[in-house]
Amino acid sequence: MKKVNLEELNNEEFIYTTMEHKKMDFSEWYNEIIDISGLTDKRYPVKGMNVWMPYGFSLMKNTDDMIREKFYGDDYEEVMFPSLISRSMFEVEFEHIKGFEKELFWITKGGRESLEDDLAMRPTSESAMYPMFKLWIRDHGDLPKRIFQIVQVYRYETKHTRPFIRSRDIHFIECHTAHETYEDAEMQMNLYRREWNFFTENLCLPYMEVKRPEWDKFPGAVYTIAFDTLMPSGRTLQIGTIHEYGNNFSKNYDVKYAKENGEGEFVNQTTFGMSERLIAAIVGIHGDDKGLILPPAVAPIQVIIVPITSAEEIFDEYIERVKTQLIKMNFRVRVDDNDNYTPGYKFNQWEMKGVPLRIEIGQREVESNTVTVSLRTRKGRIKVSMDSLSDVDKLLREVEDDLRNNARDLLMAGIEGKPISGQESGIKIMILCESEECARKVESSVEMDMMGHILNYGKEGKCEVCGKNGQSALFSKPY
RNA sequence: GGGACCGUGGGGUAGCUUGGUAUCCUACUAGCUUGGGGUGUUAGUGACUUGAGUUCAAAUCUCAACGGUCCCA
Repeated sequence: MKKVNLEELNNEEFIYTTMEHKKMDFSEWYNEIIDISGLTDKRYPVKGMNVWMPYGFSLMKNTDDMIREKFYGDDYEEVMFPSLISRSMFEVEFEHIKGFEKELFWITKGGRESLEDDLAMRPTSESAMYPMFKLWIRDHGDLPKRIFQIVQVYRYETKHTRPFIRSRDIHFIECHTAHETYEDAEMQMNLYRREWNFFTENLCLPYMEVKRPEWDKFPGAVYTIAFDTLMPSGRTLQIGTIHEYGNNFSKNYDVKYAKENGEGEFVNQTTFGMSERLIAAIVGIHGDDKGLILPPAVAPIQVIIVPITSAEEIFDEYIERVKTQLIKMNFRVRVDDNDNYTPGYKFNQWEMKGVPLRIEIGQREVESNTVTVSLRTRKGRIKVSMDSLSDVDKLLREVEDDLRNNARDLLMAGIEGKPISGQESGIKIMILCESEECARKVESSVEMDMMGHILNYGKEGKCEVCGKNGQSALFSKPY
């Protein structure tokens, strides 16, 4: 920890009282809130690996389930591959392998014996899956092949690890597809984009679709589209990627199908990857100085009921009625009936944990046949009559709207070059052509990385460096 | 890849310069009290990251490992 001496205390930089903590020091706020809200325990003694605590696990699981349900609806099949990959599977001479070789964890021993064929922990699953694709795919009747899995992947990060943002044991959601033609694969890419939009609507996260430049695409891909969002620190966070592989991988892993005329042809492939970084974005973008604010779609607890009781006054029956009704409406509800704490303490506690809606029930409510509701994103309270408890649904949608609007304001401020968190905007957008030379020139002058051309907020125009035709490009400091 | 700083009960810290007695807050346990925005009170449990070195004596000095935080490429 940084030691603060008296001289520094006089410096206004160190006076937190008048400034919001989150804006003042995002990193510190982020680390602290993850800890005290019970998402993870980062005291686990292996670098870059944290324990998912029940509350955090529930949040991730709800997110997984939301994604899983969508994928099932869109006719993907869920699978689970082994987490180890043999050295021989990696001995394919291919840029994809080179792209990952520096971040592999290797298992070299079994018990006390050295292994003859070392095993790698998967950093992603192309090299695990595609040798199997070769066995599974025989003719055009086997296509399209569309699978996904939700697993942990492992990357030997040497740099600074941070919970959810850069860890070595990553909760990963990956789709892999194989198609007859490149056009079919392109249609799959468009489907991914619609699915991504659905996921982020539920999580209330805005994003930019950014086509990564040639030199920064996924190793082995024809092209990569990343979904970048903006954190309040001014840095961008890549929270999803889709890749068009064409037949780059199938050529290397020899995945062929027989066409109707019997001729052998390499399949065209795509992938879609997301990870626990979704949680990082939820925490970082939606949270405030009181703590987390969780999107209702995935919040472990959507409605917390706080009884206002005393020794003489107990309203168990009334509370039970409210709870039962809400559960019947499929809400995730919990009653905080711990009597070691005062209501005020509980209000703060559940706000810190980001529960979107709170219901208070005490003498007044029982007498007037109502409940008192407050929204995590608003000040004040409202009365809702017992007959209209179904309004809870509308109120949760209000919270979603608030989250979307606030998050969108943050991103738009960045896009328009307005200050973020009181500091200069962390991103820069300008019109640029496709050339690496022009991008590098801008990179060194603005001291940011060229993330790629923006597809969803993009404008056409003349390259601001060389004057050729170009379109909006994103420069930022990425996590 | 390069650099800086840090490691003390579960969490946050004082003590380190000048080697000897480990401070406070919070959390936790038990009780009473209180209960519509972090109740009050009494008692209690609990710590010097690890290893090596210097020394009569190390939280304090030296070295290393591990872990954490930040900055720059």
